[in-house]
Amino acid sequence: MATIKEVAQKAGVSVATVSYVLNDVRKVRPETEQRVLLAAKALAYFPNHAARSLAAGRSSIVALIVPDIGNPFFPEITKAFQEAANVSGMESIVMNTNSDPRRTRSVIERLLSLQVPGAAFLTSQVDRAVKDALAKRSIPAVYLDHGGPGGRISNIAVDYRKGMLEAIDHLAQLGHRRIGLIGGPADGAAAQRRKLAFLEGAAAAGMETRVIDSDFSVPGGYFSCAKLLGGFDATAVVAANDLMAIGALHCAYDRQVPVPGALSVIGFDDISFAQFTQPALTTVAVPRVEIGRLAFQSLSSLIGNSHEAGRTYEVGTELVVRQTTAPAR
Amino acid sequence: MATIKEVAQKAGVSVATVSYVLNDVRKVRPETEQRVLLAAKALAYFPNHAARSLAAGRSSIVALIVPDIGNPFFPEITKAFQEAANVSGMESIVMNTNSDPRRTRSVIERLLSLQVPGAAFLTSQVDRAVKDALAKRSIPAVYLDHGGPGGRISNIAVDYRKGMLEAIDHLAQLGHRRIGLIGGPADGAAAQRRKLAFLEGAAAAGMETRVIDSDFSVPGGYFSCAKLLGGFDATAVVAANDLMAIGALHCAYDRQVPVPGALSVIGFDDISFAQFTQPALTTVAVPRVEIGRLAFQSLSSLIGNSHEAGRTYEVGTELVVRQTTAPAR
DNA sequence: ACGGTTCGGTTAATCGTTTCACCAATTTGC
DNA sequence: GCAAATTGGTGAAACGATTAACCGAACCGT
Repeated sequence: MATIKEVAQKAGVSVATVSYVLNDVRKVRPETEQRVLLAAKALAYFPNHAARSLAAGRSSIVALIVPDIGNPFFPEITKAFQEAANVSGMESIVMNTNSDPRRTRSVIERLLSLQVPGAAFLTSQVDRAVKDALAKRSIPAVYLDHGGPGGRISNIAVDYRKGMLEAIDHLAQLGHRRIGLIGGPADGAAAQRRKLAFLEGAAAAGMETRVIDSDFSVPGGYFSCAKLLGGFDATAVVAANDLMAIGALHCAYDRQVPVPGALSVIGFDDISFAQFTQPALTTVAVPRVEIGRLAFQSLSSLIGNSHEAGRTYEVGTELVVRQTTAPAR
Repeated sequence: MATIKEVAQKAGVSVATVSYVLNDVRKVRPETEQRVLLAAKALAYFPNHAARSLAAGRSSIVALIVPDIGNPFFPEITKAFQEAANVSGMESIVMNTNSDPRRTRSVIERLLSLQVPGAAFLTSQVDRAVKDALAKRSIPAVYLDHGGPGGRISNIAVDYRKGMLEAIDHLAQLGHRRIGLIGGPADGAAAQRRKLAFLEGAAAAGMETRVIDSDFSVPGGYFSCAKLLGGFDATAVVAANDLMAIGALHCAYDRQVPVPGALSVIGFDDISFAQFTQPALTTVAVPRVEIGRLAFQSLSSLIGNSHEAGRTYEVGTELVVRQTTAPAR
């Protein structure tokens, strides 16, 4: 691997000059600049990331922390995030917490060890300790649905309410009066916001409701739906995510209640598989690629400008009607 | 952030000693070791990754290159890979090529810049230039389904043949005589291997066959299935991956040909959604978490032992029968 | 009791950049 | 035309680890 020194030699300048043109952080004479660039090309030179990080005191690898990359909600966000990072000349590293506190603790060590210039947490619950550790060192961070912005922390606020209200309105227009919610874990912020919006919308429409807290998994959705169908006799259920909606679909199928004939089902997220369920799932879309891109961009702007204060970015959600909703029986 | 120097001071030893105990690469007196460890703990010390990489000439971040993390085949592999890396105290960075040659070229630059100690390519086609670039610098690599092992390169060979033959045997026993294959892209190694096995099995069973090359996507599967149903009148189709199988399922549904009553469908991969299609997809499982884990482990052993030559690791596949297969009409 | 090992530790060079401080040669202002 | 400012460049000190070379003390075997 060619080093900056060799480039300097070949271009007949000092290493400082090479560094200046490569990062273009100081004016250099156009002619000199050309020489340097040519030399770099000729030697197939790439800056040594480690050396650069060491000297600069920070690496150019930003971190993206997700609870579970295996959950279909995250790969697309990840992809968008990484793509945005790459066009900005940064690398990104994704870390899984598995929603495990122990792992979460190790995450912070790894972030510090790597000297990341910033991190995006797309997990629904983040340890207070993690937030503090980053804040104390004033490392920029962005969180998803996590209260207001702080000094160096931005927040991406997803407007779950809008989509949820649209969903309920849709159900109301179809004549549903008894609807159930298969909710997310009681300790997740996003799950709570969805539940609240559900309750609000249903109340406004004068509907009878029942909510079962579940766990965002397919089996969870399956069993919760069973409860809703049994005790409550709902004509429609909305699930706080698509995975649970899929569980509900299967539950309905197994109990031979036709969807959407006897039961309407609405999911949440619009994961890519939602369009391929049978029948295709009506769901509230949350703009995952926008979230991914925004997560990086907001982080990047915090990183790039050390005086910039964190702010809140809003993204919308919207109902996409497919085939699992129909007039109430 | 505490540095090694501060730890040394607090422990009353030299930085070298601290380094030795932390990496335990040289014996030190147990008593001294304790002092160092305590000091490190007290100062909440974590080694600076950049400095370490620079000094050692290689980072501890291994790379995992995938064509598209959005494709449900890859997140689980990724997760397994990362988990394995983490328990070995390594970080991993995943890069998307999007099967785009331009991006692929940038991947190699980034790998070199990061000074990765090794890289795993799980893409079906890798640029010759990439392989050469790594080989020239003798950076360990592992590939998926890519010919024999080389000097510092290992290979994970998935035995697609076994699963495919099982699938065809299954079909044969159900009385199918005219079966179609929805194949992958003609330039992909894995796709070709699957096709060959299909042809072999069908020939052995004396079946009539027809293969349509497609592109591993849901719509691709949809249209290919239409062709198979139209011109060829197959009683069963096997798809080279689950996404296309799902497309086929929808095509059948839209044309009102009942599955599995009038058409049996077999997928390939056993992505997690395969169990949630309606009806649940019969498919050939490829052991993704095993592949992920193995990819890291094989890489790791190459990295850890600089004399070790690359070798081939085999993983099997097997048919999992669900509900999309039934006796021929 | 003495030369050779082993033990447990230190010193200092090194990795490849960034960036501050400085400098000479121009250009500018008046 | 001369001091001051600007331009375009260099030298060298960090950054925080790893690791080769060295060194004194204790421990051998004979």
